[in-house]
Amino acid sequence: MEALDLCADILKAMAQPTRLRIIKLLRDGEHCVCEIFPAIGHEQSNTSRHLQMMLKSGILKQRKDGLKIYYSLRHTEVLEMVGLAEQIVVHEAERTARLVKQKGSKS
Amino acid sequence: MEALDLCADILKAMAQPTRLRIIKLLRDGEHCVCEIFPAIGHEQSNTSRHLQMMLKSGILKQRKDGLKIYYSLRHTEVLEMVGLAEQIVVHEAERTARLVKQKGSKS
DNA sequence: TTATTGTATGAGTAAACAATCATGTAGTTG
DNA sequence: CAACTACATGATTGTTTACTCATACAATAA
Repeated sequence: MEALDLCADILKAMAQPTRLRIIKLLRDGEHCVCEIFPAIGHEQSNTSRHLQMMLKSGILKQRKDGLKIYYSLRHTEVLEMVGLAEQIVVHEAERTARLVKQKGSKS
Repeated sequence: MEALDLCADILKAMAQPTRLRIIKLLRDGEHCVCEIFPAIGHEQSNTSRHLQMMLKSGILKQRKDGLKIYYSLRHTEVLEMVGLAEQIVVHEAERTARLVKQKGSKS
């Protein structure tokens, strides 16, 4: 697999609202599935699939402890990337606001 | 639309090998579609769709000049994010290499 | 005007995705 | 052992994606 495809996989593993929510939850350290799925408001099975997906892409790691499986972020770069994406969103919001002001509102 | 969904849109706009190729092409400044699609080895229509997609997500901007339309990156953060994704890929490659060494190869 | 060039887009298709429900599995407790 | 808990996964479904081919549109040139 090419480096470009691997890069795309990393990005794809982050490019989904539910998964972004999970990533943000994991900012403060590891959490088990039974903590995560109520926190994000999705079914256990759905949450588990998202976690598996991010695990296989390499951005998460897991640690088993008895019945529970704790997931955590493997690379701090993931959080940096989310931060940059949020910056872009802010810039875009500012730009859109400027455009509306220039063109005038339609209400 | 929530900030989280907007973030996911930004990431999704980058999370595809062809689009990553385009983004890397645009590192050195603006290019028109007729330059981009031969460079990335895709059809003009397909290339145009990817460009439209990235334009609508806000990570690209366009400038018309006669018949040609020049696309360029709107936010430097996009390149920073690609750089971070590449770092993760390198870390993952190193980790996988270590695992193979530990477990021994199967050849 | 017509022809040409550069780009966008409708229609169609195969594949991937996200979600759900039901079920399976592994570890724990009684 | 059986019952329970935490998690993963098969089967299914509706939606989205990436791509192609053909065509439309817009600006320029003849």
